[in-house]
Amino acid sequence: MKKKILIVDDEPDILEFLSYNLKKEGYEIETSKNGKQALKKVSTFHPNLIVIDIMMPEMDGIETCSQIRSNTKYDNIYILFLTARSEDYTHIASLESGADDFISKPIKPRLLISKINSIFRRLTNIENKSILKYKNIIMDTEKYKVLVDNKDVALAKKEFELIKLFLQKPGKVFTRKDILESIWGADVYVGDRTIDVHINRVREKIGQQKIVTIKGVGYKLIDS
Amino acid sequence: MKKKILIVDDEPDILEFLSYNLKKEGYEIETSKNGKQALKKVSTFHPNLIVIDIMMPEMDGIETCSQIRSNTKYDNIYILFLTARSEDYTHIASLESGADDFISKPIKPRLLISKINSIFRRLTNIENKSILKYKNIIMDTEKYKVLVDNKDVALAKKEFELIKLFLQKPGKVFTRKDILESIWGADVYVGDRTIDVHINRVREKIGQQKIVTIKGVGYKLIDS
DNA sequence: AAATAAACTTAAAATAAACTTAAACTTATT
DNA sequence: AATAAGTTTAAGTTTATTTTAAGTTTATTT
Repeated sequence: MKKKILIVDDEPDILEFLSYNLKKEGYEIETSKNGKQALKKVSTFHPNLIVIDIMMPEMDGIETCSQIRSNTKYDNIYILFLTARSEDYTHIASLESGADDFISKPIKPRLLISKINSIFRRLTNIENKSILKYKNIIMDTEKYKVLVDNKDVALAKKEFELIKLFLQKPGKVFTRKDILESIWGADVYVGDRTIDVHINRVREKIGQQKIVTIKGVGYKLIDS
Repeated sequence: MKKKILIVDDEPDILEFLSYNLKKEGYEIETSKNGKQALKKVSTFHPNLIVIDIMMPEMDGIETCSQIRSNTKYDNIYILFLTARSEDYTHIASLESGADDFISKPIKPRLLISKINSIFRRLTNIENKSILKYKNIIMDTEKYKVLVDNKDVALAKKEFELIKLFLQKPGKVFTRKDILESIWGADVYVGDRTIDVHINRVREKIGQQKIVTIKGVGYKLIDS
């Protein structure tokens, strides 16, 4: 899913400039031209990250940030400040108001994008990057858990890894050699029937018709 | 537990300056005077955050950072760069090498401390809560106390840490290697059965059915 | 349609991993 | 220095998983 960013600034030029650059990078963008408007947008748009200019008429960035932070339901929104110059006191004030980071003007697009990408990389690492889905199967690789029709399925290690391999590329044909190399390792050699037996057991557990045999080639998940 | 920071810089003056200021703030500090030494320290000291000077002889900060980032087990170490001037290309290069943030020289201690506090505030929200709860277990990590069904349970240190590890991510599978590295440290070697024995004792104390074995993989808390 | 090759099935054998218990060793405490 | 508490090791046992073997079925080729 696209990550959502809300940009808050009173200068239309900057809004447009940032909007353009971040949209190009694949983010979903909304903008607000003042703090009050931003507070409303937060509740409807549910951004993952907010970029706020610290210097705005009426309600400034720090005030806006504090207001957002006062509601614990917005705890996991990352707040990034834009500061006019790299002056100590604004930085510290912004961090203490609950901001997570700041970036100095003049804004250099490549730098901003790098920073935002890095933030999301970190955030998504913490959450579940570990979930694979395919039809009625949900696999959580970190928890070593597989649900079929929302019911827990007990799997041995090799079975688990076999399903995982297929789920990583539904529809791709995996030759016996592919399977061997990825699950057993290139040097290990086990008999030819071993894979059959494992495939057999996996089929029993996740449903017979999902893994199809391509005779003389290998196996794949049907991708219809 | 004290947060651990590793500082990497070739200039002794800066090492001492940062060390002094951050120790005063309550952090546990270790230092390395070059990238190679830093890599070793990382595996033994297990820092939560690394401050690296981007400009160093031999292996520079960016190279060091890339090396650390190449091992996914260090994903949750926060890396902060020190850059000589606020020049674009070094900033971008540092972020792309896997750094999480940077700070420009000359270093202003108040700003640095503010930034580091802010980073830890965010990180600790996710990984180091002082009260951990899971089913009928309540753990207070600061008071070193565990209640099961509201009754005090006496735990030895290793037992406590084992439970703590599991409670930090209920449902996540911890391999023996994970457990060893997080409780004993990467360099310590204890027999394979040692972990079993501890798991056994923990199970007796918190209830047999909570920690499940995933044969060939590790252990986890059931998350149903 | 027969021959052949590949894959399927089932149960049993082999292996590897984890459990259990007690004893030996360490480290702290009195 | 003696005792206690905590930790690690060792050895034997149990259990789950993985592999093999052998007969059967199915698909492909000639």
